[in-house]
Amino acid sequence: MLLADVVAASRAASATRSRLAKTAAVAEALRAAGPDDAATVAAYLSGVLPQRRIGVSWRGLATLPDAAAEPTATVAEVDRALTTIGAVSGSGSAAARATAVTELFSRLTSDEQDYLRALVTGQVRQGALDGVMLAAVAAAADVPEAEVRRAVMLAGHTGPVAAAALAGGREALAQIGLEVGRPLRPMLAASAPDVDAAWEQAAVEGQGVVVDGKLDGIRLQAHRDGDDVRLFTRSLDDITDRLPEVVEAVLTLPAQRLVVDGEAIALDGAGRPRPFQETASRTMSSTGVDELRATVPVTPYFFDLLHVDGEDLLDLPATERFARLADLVPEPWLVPRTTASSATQAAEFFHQLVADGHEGVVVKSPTAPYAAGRRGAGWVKVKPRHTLDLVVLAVEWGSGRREGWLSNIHLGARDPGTGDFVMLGKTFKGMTDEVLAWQTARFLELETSRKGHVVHVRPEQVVEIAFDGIQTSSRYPGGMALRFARVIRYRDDKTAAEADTVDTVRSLRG
DNA sequence: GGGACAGCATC
DNA sequence: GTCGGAA
DNA sequence: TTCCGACGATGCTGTCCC
Repeated sequence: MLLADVVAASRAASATRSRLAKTAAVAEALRAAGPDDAATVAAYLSGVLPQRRIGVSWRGLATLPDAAAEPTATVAEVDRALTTIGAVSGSGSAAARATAVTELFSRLTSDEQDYLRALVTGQVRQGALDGVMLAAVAAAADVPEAEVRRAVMLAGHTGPVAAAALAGGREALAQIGLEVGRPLRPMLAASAPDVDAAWEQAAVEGQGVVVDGKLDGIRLQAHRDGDDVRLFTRSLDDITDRLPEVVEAVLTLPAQRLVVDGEAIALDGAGRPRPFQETASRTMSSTGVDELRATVPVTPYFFDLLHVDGEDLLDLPATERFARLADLVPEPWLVPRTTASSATQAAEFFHQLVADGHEGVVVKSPTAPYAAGRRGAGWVKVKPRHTLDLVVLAVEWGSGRREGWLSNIHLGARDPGTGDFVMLGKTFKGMTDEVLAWQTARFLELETSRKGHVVHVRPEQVVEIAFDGIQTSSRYPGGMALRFARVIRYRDDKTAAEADTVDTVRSLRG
């Protein structure tokens, strides 16, 4: 198949807002691709590179060579070229990569160049990603979407499932099972503003809910096959070599083959959670692991059991999986957990866990099976919310659907000593289209200067901001930054002189 | 040897 | 990661 | 309900470059 055919399908998907029409356009391309190209085409049309990382992004594609006149490049050729580019390493690799990029892009037409650049930089915007692709695979192979979804969960990636479905239909999909050693997509949680709302979503008549502590670490899926242990992140990266103490822990469990799901987190000497940044630093570094594990050890906390000694547990009700987990994993490696027969009980557990320094809770339906890739009502997370009244210091012009609107706002806290404002971060979240329109007009009124896409404004507009916590920052002058900041509302009843101060923010850091 | 930068990952 | 819009 | 696309802060690695 030609890359131009993929570009055309992407165009067709972009051209309509109807999800069904997008699905049809993608499905047609899948059918046309044939078994050899299906996996690559499925990846491309869901905005993903099969190679995942190739060491080239926006900067490396800023200037492209002259385009070809006619489309000749095949999907397979492009895929091979990208694999080659991704494999280059060592001294001189930047130049070698640039040469290979130029060579590849010079064979593409202008439309193909634009598309491949967007694909490589993760900027494909066709209103169709993995969700539409699932439906498209089902349509193209004439198989039930639920079976595609399940196969993708178990295989971890859509491309190979698309290829299997097109080549062998339902029988081929049924061959895709849970394999110990191969990561599967982790189940995700929906979110709710408070425990009552979470209870409403997850509670089962007569059984209440299971409430888990939400630990502020990184997601961890552990596979054991005899003496071989593999550890995977939420995005299915293999991080086995980074966490030897977790490998050792898994090897002590009384089963030869198992798959467990949990969270890895660094604790301090008193057993309280360290700031997320410290867990992140430890779990993401792959050099000097031996010294690191001595100073910042990581503890696994498991909350689900997916497979044990030949038996898949995914479809069992949560309470049964959890009981089997508790039989297998010693208490120190189990996530804090309780059952609650009322929202009030669940709220008590929430407050206790937050007091212990944890991020919140995940409220779980006792009957829900393990279902990846969807944020259904089976699991619902709840975190405490903090708010501050801050002052807008500057605004950035938006892009995409926010083109022409002032979007991303720079947030500052008052410094009572100097009368200045100290920037604590930015946010573009929480604005309706109506608010976007209002703030565009408002900040153009307050404009003092412009630099690039940043509009600086007189620091007069107060905005109420919600956030999850304070992080230490080397980027911002106060040494602090807000985590997950979002707009609640603009406050016209407060002047900048009444905004919250850096001292208030500092006291929240704890 | 060490800082700057780009890319990619975590949340 | 959060959030709003849209199917 | 579900999916998509607006974009956030931070830390590590590999490479370049002085």
